[in-house]
Amino acid sequence: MAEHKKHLFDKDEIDIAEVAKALSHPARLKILRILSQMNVCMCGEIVDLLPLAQATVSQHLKELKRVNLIQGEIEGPKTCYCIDTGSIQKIFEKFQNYFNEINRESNRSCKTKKK
Amino acid sequence: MAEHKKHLFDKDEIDIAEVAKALSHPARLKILRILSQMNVCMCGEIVDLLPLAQATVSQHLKELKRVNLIQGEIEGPKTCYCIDTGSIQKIFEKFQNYFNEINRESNRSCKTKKK
DNA sequence: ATCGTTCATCGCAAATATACGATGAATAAG
DNA sequence: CTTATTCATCGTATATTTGCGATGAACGAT
Repeated sequence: MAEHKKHLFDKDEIDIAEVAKALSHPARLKILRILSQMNVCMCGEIVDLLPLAQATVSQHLKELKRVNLIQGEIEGPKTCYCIDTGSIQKIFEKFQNYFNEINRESNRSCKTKKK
Repeated sequence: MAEHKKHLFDKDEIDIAEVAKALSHPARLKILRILSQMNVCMCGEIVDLLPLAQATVSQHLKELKRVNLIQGEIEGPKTCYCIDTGSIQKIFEKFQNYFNEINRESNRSCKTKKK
């Protein structure tokens, strides 16, 4: 009954939605900020800065990596994470295009110029 | 055990995450596109353009309205929806600032300039 | 007043997401 | 080889999201 129907939409919309989903949790937004300030960072350092358990942070990092917002590289027992600058640039451009598209200024209004 | 911890983060991050969540479903992205093309639109018209039931579309519209991406105005038995241009502008600026913040170009890399 | 149209909301089922303890893999250090 | 450290993954519990049928509220038309 609740079978999901996301696949019935345009690839463009599915792609943007995927990234938006990755950005839809404060912890992940904060992780990106942390990584942008530290250039490079171990998972443990991030855990220390968040009110979440290590397993949870690891999951969030995995999700960010999945949509290419960050890169991760195993270095022995540690894993080094960093922002994926190039990829973020491209992703932001997609968002920008989408916003421009839906926000063409025009005579739009709900009949009576509401509020 | 799985009690949510979103409230433990900064207001800024919570706000952006809320909007990102609203944009994290292809149906909602498509609804925004439809509204931007039609200027003004009844719920029924949107239902006809989506592979979803009326109740589901109504829910998506409610979510978009909640974060001020759209406005809705009841007109007798119908409801007239439209893009909230001003609000979207502000929302996009927040995204823009966030992206700029996390994407300051620098000597960032996972040690060995990966891939 | 009755009927048809339009849509929001309720109540439910299924799917996902969130969170974490426990475990184990990988390596560095001894 | 043993131990300690770092982290990914598994299993599980709970919360939230998604989707829809059913219902009812609000009107316009008759």
